[in-house]
Amino acid sequence: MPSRRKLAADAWGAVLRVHAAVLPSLDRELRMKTGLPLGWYDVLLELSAAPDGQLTMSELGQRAVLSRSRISRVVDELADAGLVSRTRHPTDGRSAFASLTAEGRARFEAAAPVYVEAIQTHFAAELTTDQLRGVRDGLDAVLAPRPAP
Amino acid sequence: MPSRRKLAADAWGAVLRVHAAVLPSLDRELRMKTGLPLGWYDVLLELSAAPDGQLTMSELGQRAVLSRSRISRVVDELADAGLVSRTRHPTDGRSAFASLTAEGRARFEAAAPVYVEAIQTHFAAELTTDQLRGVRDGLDAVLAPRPAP
DNA sequence: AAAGATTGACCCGTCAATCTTG
DNA sequence: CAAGATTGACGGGTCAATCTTT
Repeated sequence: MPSRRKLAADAWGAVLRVHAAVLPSLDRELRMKTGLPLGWYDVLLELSAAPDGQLTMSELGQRAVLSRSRISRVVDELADAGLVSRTRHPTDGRSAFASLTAEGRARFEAAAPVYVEAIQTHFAAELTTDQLRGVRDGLDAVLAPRPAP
Repeated sequence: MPSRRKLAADAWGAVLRVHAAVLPSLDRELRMKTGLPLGWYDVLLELSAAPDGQLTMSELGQRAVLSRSRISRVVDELADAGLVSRTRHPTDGRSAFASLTAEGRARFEAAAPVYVEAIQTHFAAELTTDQLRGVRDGLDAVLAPRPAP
């Protein structure tokens, strides 16, 4: 029996089940306690990690989990809420920046510890540190670029 | 610096990224090669693992990754396609069975190796067996019931 | 023509409300 | 009224087409 195949299928199944179970509760808790949906948080996180708190849409699309088209819409929502502002690229008129406003940064910084705490509660509570490392390192390897052939 | 917190956040982030990256390619490949969308496959898998190839909707809802309401719709689609049939529960008129037809079982059995192969290609290719175990065991622990308080 | 970004149409999935039977 | 299941309305997400600028 090809046990490696079964192991791979079980591991993938675990990803599906954990994602399906954890994501909704995480999102609900984050909305309740901070008013930020998960998609907003994702964008704010990448912006606040960027120098000057601004990125082009393409850069956001590469860094965040969302697709580029979803990013456009989330940035619209964030702009309506006053948490980011859209600015033009100085030299390339096609490109558009999203940049964090002061309020956006404040909201993010207030939300960050709540988010981290929610991850602990809903995802990591029952795991040993070694188990967490195993999950992180294994999943990182899935997306690591293949060694050149 | 609370490195355990960062570790947990990184591990959860890895779950999000892997899910977002792998699910679409897996679904596309499965559709192309077998004509079955992932949701169909999920239901067929649980049915074919059940004795007599039949389960009530509630049982399906507990076992599969999808929600109960989604299950209703997927079973409708599967019934239209002739892969399952809806039958009544002999003693409880509220309950409804979904049961695998011969064609449904054949389609599933043809699809299963393709699915397993796709998991290998899109998810497990770069992972050592130990890494796969780390992912599976760690994620299983997330959903394990808490020890009674 | 190509790159950056946005928009429209559409699918997947859930929640809340509803229907039916016990 | 409670349990099983289905349906309607809606949000979140992506793809393909489009618009603008280079």
